[in-house]
Amino acid sequence: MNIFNWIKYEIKACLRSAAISKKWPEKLPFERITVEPPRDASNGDIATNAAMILAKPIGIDPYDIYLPLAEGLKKLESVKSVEIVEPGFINIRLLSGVWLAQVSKILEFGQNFGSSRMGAGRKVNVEYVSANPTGPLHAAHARGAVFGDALASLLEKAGFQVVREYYVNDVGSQIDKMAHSVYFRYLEALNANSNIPECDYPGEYLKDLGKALVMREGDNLINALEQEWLEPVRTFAVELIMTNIMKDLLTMGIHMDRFSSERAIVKKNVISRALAKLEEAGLVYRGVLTPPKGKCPDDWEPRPQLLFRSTKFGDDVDRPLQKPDGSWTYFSNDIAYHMDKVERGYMDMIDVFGADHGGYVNRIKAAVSAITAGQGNLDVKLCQIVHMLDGGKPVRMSKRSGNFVTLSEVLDTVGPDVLRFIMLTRRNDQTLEFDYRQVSEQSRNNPVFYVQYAHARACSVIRNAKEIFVAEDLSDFALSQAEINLLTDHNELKLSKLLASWPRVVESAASSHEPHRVAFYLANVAAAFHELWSKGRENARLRFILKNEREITMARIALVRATATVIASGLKIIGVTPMDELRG
RNA sequence: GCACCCGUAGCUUAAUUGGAUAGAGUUCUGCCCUCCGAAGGCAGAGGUUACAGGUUCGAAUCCUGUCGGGUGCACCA
Repeated sequence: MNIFNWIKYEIKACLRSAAISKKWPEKLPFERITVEPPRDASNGDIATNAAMILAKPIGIDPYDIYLPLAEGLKKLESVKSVEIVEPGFINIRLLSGVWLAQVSKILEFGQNFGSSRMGAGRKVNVEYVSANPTGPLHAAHARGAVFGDALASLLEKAGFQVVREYYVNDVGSQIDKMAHSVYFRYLEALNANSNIPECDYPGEYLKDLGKALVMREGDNLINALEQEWLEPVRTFAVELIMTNIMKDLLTMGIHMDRFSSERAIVKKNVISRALAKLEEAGLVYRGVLTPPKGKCPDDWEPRPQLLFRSTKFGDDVDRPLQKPDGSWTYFSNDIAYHMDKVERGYMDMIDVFGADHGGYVNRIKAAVSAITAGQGNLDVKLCQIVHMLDGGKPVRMSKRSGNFVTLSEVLDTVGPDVLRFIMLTRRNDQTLEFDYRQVSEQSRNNPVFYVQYAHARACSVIRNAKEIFVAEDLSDFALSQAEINLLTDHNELKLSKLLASWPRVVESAASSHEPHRVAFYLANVAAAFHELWSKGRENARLRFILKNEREITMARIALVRATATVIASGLKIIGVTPMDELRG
């Protein structure tokens, strides 16, 4: 249960009855009321802005809102105190037993604690990775992949029905270029005279693809005409590259529910339906674009094209739907793809893009808005670039030579757990520094280690307790029955409150589409736990295990176990395996 | 030239979506192991939130402008 939601409900109930008895105006902005833990714990457990929000529309002093509210809240058994401070915050304290009871709940519900019904089973489509099948994933793809995957898990935890989707851009000139290169390498592998020019498409892996093609086709394609070999080579290469991409994703623990092929979308001719919708709304016309000022391409020529009126939705210019040869643009196919998502029942969509696609956001949002008559929601999350460092020095990445750092190389050096966690230690719209050396450090400034260490320590305590209390049942269920109210230390309460706020973290991170909050929350939990641990070093009375005091030990073990449970639950969203011990 | 994103301690950054005295790590200094994992903890210090206005009970957050950095700019994907 989310305690904050519950108190919010009670606050609104009090205010509604006060509104009637005191004849307050009818339409008050109750939706703007927040109920949250104050930043500074000395301000109590829970704070609300209700008095400040409502004072003006009612035309009274915040204090006159506080009075009936406090009167109502104080009737609740769990509420210890309610007070108002300048400039009108109402601070609420709950009996410590309320928070401690959450510790027992954690043990009762296990990893399900924190799961929310906020999403109410609403379908959400999360599209991420979507790297072109023209080569292996490289390090820069990792961020979007991890972000999207964690976001999907987070939304699931918050009660949404999520599908993880990869859009395969298996059509277009890039793909054909790649296929040409593969064919060139194929001829090279056979020592055949090449009458086609070497393509400038970079990458060593193309040689492997060429050889693999030899394995499969022998010299069957050696004298084929382009229109004969292009299709099979393209299909072969895309399949193989996608297999490798999926292998990397699997290593990272990413399992996509669906791979949507652009080629299939084109084939199904979804675009004609999408276009019909746009035309119906009067959003398609034939016109001539003006060249951008200050950066006019050399080969610019004014030509009439089929355009989408995206400016009507706040875009800078209207966007072309057709290429000069009459075929559809990438944008058109993407409109069709989003239409396809909508037709599959996803009115809520999230696209995870790299920052270099920022200029694309407005037009695709415009398109979604247009084809759903404003009913569909598309949130585009841009992931900023990752600077790869090695001991503070930038790792050079040359795209031109094709010598970029591949994702599988990174995974080999640091492993999937470290990679996943670090990718979420920054907001998605901030650039991120990824230092090979620092992320494998085992110290406080490595958040992955720090959180894992807390989990391992907690597990260690339980192991020790089992040895000392051999006859005792230390199962989660047994611990959930422990006399938890014996916990009275300040740090124990602080940790309990933090653990109790896990459901709130899940809900707020999910609704803002910000999975990094989970990583930061876990770092907080770890810090509170390490702090509590150290108290036992300074004062033996505060240690978790007191050999001759069964009752208090059970209560403390319960808290320790709850801590491990919440950490594990959070790590699961991030996609990191919790470690029971770190010793090698 | 235009658009989008960003600008927070020396460095890397967070801030409960508009809340209270802007929090962490790193670095430096000094403490805490007879003891459940010192791979930890505690304390000190560091800020005109790029700048200037505005909106209001209240702004790092929203609006306008300026400066600085990044990304993109018919037809590619």
